[in-house]
Amino acid sequence: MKYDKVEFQNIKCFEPKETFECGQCFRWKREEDGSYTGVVSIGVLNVKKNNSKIIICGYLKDDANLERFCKDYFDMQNDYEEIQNTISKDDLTMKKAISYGEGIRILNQDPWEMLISFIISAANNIPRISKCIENISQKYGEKVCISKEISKEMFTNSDEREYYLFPTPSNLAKATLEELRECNLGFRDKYVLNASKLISSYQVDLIAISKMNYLKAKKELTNIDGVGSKVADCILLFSMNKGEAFPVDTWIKKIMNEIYVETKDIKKINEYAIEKWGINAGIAQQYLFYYRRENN
DNA sequence: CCACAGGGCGGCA
DNA sequence: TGCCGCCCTGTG
Repeated sequence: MKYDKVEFQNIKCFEPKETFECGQCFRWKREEDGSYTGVVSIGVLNVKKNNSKIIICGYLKDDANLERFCKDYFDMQNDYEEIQNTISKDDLTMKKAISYGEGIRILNQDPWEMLISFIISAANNIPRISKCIENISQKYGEKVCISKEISKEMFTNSDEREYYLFPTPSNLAKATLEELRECNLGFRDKYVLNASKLISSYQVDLIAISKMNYLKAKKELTNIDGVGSKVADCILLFSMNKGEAFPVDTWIKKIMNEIYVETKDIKKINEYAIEKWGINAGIAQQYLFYYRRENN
């Protein structure tokens, strides 16, 4: 493991709070100084924002390239200002929604981690989802110790810290159902274990799925037990770069029914969203979702 | 004690 | 196809 640091200047549309608290990720925590610390595939990262400067440091795996990782993970190649202009044209609701979450960026996370995380999210709430993910990471993931010296570089206080990487598919697949039950996943534990076995045995190939077109990929994902339309769309949007993915949960259902299209049929809401926003449907969903949640 | 939380599944008409 | 009860667990 090694320490590294990068800075990005003049990144438009990036607010850590909005990006990390809009519900797309579960392992980023706010620090007392307002920065955020999270566990990602290459290690532990801390993100600070000073005016328009983004400072990212991390304690990383030896072969990690922090700058390249961040450009991808934080979706830096996308022009969010242009997307916002496009989707808010002639749409007052969307204009308002965007004004609440201008700084949301869609993260490019690890497909495997998203698969398990969103299986866990079913009929669950965010604090408990985070707790479940911490539990399985502690039990089956690799431990990362941050010494006082490194801690001093990364954080405002220099206490030693311990983190756990998200478990690999093969390590999680080694669990028994009884063991996994101790992680308090509830009825979702059998889905998590089954999915782990599918991935670790290569019966399901997430990289291959991520290269398929949106509809084909969604169909493949929903073949996995515990993965329905909403969970599949979350995986597709937050880890497979599918901008058309439009996760329809209870909140989005409500706001879509109120403003755009009145139907109980989730598939129809999906089709409406793709028709209206195309490849920007997913980011549109995030603005609407964040807006609705911030306003109860 | 009861309802419900960012769903999905299986059984039923 | 469309609807509904149920699934674990923690919290109000």
